[in-house]
Amino acid sequence: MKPEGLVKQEHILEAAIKRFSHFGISKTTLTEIAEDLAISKPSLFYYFTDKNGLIAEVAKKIINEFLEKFENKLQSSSSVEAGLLSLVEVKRNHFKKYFLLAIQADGVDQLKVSNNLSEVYGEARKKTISLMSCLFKKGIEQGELKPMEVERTSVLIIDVLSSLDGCMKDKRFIPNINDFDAFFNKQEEVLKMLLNGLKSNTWKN
Amino acid sequence: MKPEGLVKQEHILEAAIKRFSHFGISKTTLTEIAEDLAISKPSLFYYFTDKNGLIAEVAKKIINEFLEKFENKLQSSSSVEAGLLSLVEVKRNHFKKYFLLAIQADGVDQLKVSNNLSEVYGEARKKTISLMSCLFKKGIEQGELKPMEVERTSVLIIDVLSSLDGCMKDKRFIPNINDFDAFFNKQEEVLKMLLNGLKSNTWKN
DNA sequence: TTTTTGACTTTTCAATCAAATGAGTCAGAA
DNA sequence: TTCTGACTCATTTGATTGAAAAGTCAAAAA
Repeated sequence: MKPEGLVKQEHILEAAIKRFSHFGISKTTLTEIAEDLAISKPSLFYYFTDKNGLIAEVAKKIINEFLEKFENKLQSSSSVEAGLLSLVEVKRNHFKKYFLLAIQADGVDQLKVSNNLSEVYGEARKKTISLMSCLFKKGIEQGELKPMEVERTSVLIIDVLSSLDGCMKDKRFIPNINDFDAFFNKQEEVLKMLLNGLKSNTWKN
Repeated sequence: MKPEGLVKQEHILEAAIKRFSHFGISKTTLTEIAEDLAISKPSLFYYFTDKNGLIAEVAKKIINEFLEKFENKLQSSSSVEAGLLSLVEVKRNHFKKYFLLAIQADGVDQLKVSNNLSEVYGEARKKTISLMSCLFKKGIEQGELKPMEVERTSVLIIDVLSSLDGCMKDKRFIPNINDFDAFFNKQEEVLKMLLNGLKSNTWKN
């Protein structure tokens, strides 16, 4: 595939993301995506092996966007607390932006989409853990936090946060953008509370 | 209904619980429950208004059992940490014992079962919050914890724990008793970490 | 040679309906 | 008061099918 091909592929991804995040994955057809781009449906198959392949690429794209934003915010964070809260902020915006697409909020069978996809999620998780671990390590070095197992702690916190994400999917009704805030506010609260126990300002060995 | 009637009702509840927790609510028929007890199906309707009524009573029964056990454990707890961990322990046993019945793990439509049922859950939640608040209050009085908003903190912690419960329901496969432990171990870890921030041993105003 | 498409086949899904199963009623027996 | 046989009604299940979507391919267009 030539360079122009990659541009086209990118256009397709964007069109797909628009539809997916607006109407959900299962409710958008390849024909619709093709029509949006004023091309024929078979063309899509030239750039992607099948619908699941397209979905997988979409997932990769928005996950990378998420990680990038988080990493950026993190760099401009002056404290561990600010860094942690930026994770919630980025998640909040991400969920609002991608709405239904908020991957798997829709009834998509993870495994069918691609064995690959679980890997993508796995990588994203690892990356997030690694970023948080770094944040903690720096916090410890600078005396903001007590010494502790940064990796283990990061995993735990990330698991708690994503289990709180899970609550959103319970909601029967169609997710309302405004309702998201309640969930993420709660996540902020939890983070602050957890952080409390990690801080060293009151800590004597 | 005479006193013997209540005994019989209790028998029915027990039979129902056996079936429900083994096969799930939607997979057990009233006929089966009646057969287990060697009575006729219409007899069930003498003691309960309908299947949903039966389900609601079952729910009440096991929720009360849960609260009782928690309250007992709590009384013999010597520290806030022991008290909190006893909550997880009781939950762990409860889930193992009632397996599929682990309320709503089965595909039961909450509202249909009875508007009443949501109230029952609401009451249980309130009660749990109240018990935990008490525990915290005592902990503060005895200098084990820093002063804080006990109610607010309890709500937050209970929400975190139950969102972690929620993860179990994601699991596609039939819940394996042994797998439960991983989930509850994680809950213990989280509790310990949260508790860290609440403790006063290192706290100066 | 790369990219695109019209015309095609195959798969998947939702609507329909009949049969079966389970929920729930009731008159009357114990 | 407690219980049941014989019933009705409602819901679920499975088979059928028609339509829509996914996916293929040979050949045209760039």
